[in-house]
Amino acid sequence: MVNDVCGYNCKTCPNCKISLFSDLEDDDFDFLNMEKNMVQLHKGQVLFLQDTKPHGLYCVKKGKLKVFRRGSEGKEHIVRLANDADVIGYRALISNDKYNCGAAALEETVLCYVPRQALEKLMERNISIYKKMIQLLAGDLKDAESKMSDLAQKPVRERAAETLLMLKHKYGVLEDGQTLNVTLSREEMANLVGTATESFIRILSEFRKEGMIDVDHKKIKITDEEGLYLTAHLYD
Amino acid sequence: MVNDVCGYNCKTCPNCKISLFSDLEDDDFDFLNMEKNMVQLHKGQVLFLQDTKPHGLYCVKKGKLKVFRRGSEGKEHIVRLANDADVIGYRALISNDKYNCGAAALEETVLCYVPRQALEKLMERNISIYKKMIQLLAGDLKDAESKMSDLAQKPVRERAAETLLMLKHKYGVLEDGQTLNVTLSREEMANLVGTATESFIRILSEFRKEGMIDVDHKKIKITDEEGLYLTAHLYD
DNA sequence: TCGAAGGGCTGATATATATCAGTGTTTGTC
DNA sequence: GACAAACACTGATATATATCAGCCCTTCGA
Repeated sequence: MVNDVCGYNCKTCPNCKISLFSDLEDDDFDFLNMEKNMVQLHKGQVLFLQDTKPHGLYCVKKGKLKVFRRGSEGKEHIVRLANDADVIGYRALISNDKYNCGAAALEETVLCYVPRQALEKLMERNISIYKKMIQLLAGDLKDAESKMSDLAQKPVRERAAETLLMLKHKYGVLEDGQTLNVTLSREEMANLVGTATESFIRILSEFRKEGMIDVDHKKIKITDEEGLYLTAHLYD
Repeated sequence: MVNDVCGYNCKTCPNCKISLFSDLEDDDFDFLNMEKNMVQLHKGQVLFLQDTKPHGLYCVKKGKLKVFRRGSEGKEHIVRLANDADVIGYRALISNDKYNCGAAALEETVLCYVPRQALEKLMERNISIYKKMIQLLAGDLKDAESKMSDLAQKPVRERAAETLLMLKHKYGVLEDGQTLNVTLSREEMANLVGTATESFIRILSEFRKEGMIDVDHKKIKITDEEGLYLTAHLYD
């Protein structure tokens, strides 16, 4: 845990404006600011582990994380990705449940940790937090149900195309307008698609040969977005 | 739509006590009672279709439903099942979104339809509805994420065993203590597991040969629950 | 600078699962 | 009760995907 010496202030934090705490009064922002803790994670570091108990929630200040579940054979499936301004670890907290997933940083990441008591106090006074939380949960649920039926029905090739498009949508692209603004290993991408690493690599090189992407080590350029959409069957 | 001639009253309805409207004042129950409509569905009838707009939510008074998504080839995947006292169709309503899934009755079913305006009015006055809704969403999200990673990682046989156990847990058993209290076609069960109908049938007869279940047409008896647990790898 | 370790990649092969085809059986309807 | 339609089931086969093995390349630390 890093103390609040970095100078980050909730009241001026742009992420707060669009996330759970968008409609707070100044007093409440001050309170939040007092109660929160900054957390810094290096690439690969774990934020929390599946099946442990939550004591607060995290707002992503800056960085990228993966939220994943581990199967009985230890293979991980990436359930969701997080970006600046996303809130994570709140599902288990409000259900008074253990974490159903673990979370780890994909790059250098800074988060705000909001302890349970502070959150509860804020919620007592701000019904807007309930409303926001409902919206977050509903969005996550929709995504999860869609992904679930894709896994049940679509072949790996379609899911792979969809995943590349999702990465572009979620994290955007570099200045060239094409290179995905996120670095994942092939294994992680496969875990996101829900397939074996080798299978994903093969499909990636199919896409390359078909001219839909360019690959330079971990940098992936989407050169034919339309083609990926068609491949993913996202129009029907 | 059936009018409220059936004599059902929200104030005395046991389902309301455990669902969204558990903590309402008498006045609000009267209001809900006035505003709600009863809906009756026969087996197979559709309650709402994927990609249409919601105008209210439904509480299951008595009956069973499936909530499903259709892939581009028209094959359906059953995302969730509903039972007495469950609330359905609320995710799209509160997100102001189209239905991400359709819903249809698995047997004779009676529901209460609560129009959007009525719900909004009740929510203005009862923060408890927000709290309940968060709990419902969080529960659905947890289930969806678990099912998602199962689909990505577990073989059909394990998922099939898990599905049988889920059915027992969700709908219970008949007086004999073994026969599942729900009637699904083999195709529907396969759509729940996320596999082809023939594959599911084969695995069902494996389970039968291995003495874990008895099958008499659509009646399925779980005779070795422990065995199914082991098969589903739910212990690790 | 070297060596080791990990990651990326490809080909060969195995395997799980889907698909196809055909038969018997149940269900529902007139 | 007879008929059609839907469903349940089984075997044969096709196919998608996973697994295994090996190699090359990069990276990183001693």
